[in-house]
Amino acid sequence: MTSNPLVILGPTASGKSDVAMALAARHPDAEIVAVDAMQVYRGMDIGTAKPSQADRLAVAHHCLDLVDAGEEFTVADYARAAEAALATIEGRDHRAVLVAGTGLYLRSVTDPMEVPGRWPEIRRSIEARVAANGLPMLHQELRTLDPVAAAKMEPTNERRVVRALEVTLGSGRAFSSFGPGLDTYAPVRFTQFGLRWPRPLLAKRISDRVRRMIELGLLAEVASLAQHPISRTARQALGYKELLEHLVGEVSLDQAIETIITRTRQFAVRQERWFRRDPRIRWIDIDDDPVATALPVLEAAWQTSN
RNA sequence: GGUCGAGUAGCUCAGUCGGCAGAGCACACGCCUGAAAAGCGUGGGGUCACCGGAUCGACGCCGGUCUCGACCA
Repeated sequence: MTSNPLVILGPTASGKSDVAMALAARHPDAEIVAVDAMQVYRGMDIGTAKPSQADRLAVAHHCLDLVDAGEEFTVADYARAAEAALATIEGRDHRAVLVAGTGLYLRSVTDPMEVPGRWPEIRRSIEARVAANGLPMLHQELRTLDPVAAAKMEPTNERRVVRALEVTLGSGRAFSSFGPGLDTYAPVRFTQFGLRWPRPLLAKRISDRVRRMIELGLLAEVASLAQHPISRTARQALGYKELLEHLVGEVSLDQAIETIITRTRQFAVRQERWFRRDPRIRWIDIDDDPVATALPVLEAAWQTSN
């Protein structure tokens, strides 16, 4: 029989990677799966706080460095990669420990998601119509074709309106007919733990970590990345986006660093808000040492939820 | 010491002729199905530096005080 995967999730800088490494150090059959939208890009190491080579030698890691920074990468790509990783791990009778910071990506693994396909020509024509007629008209059209989807999104959210129309027109099926939606939480075989910090303490850890990333050479990493094309998904990564702006002279380095810290803090809050809706997550409150606090809880789970 | 300018939300600043105090950012809260470290929405916030005066009514006008800045001495 295979053991249920464990999930360690939390906002950026919460210490989830350290906790996972500490857990894996005690269990030779543990393998780590990164659930992170930006660690999939090769060459983006410092700014994504990617696990070190030493850690990756000590414990098998999955779903890191999947594509070049010039390539597009999406949830659907991630879901496929993670499924393969889980199959590999369980095939050798090992146990997966997922380290998750990207809520949507985690859902694509824990909850089987039917992600609709892509219809690039249809999307292009929809975008052209948005440019010509404005978004309200398109939202109106979605309301007649798929009232359920239209009701769930703000008419001003261009990205979602366009995508829903793309899928509805392209597939011939209502966008809302794909899957139960993200607001349903069925029981799953994954045992999920969330690391939760008081916000001021996490904010301090974030600013410390951003400054440390700069000291470790994040600017040089970004500069070298900038030698080649960077996909629109990769270039929006925190730290990279702002330093790219600095490199073309738009802002000073100090301003860029301050912006990175603020935006990373906001990102951490968004992560918290995403995860805290999920009733299946057990929360571990931390205000000092993540490993010391969380490891006993995870260790107990490791023993009992086999 | 003198002259001029500034003082309004946590920050940067609008505020017309005296008539219910505004924006951006920050912050809080919600949403999220092939961009998710992205995107969208909602909300709470004020001794208008202080004291006094004229006025039905003052952030605004008058007098004074304080603080900051520039210039002059």
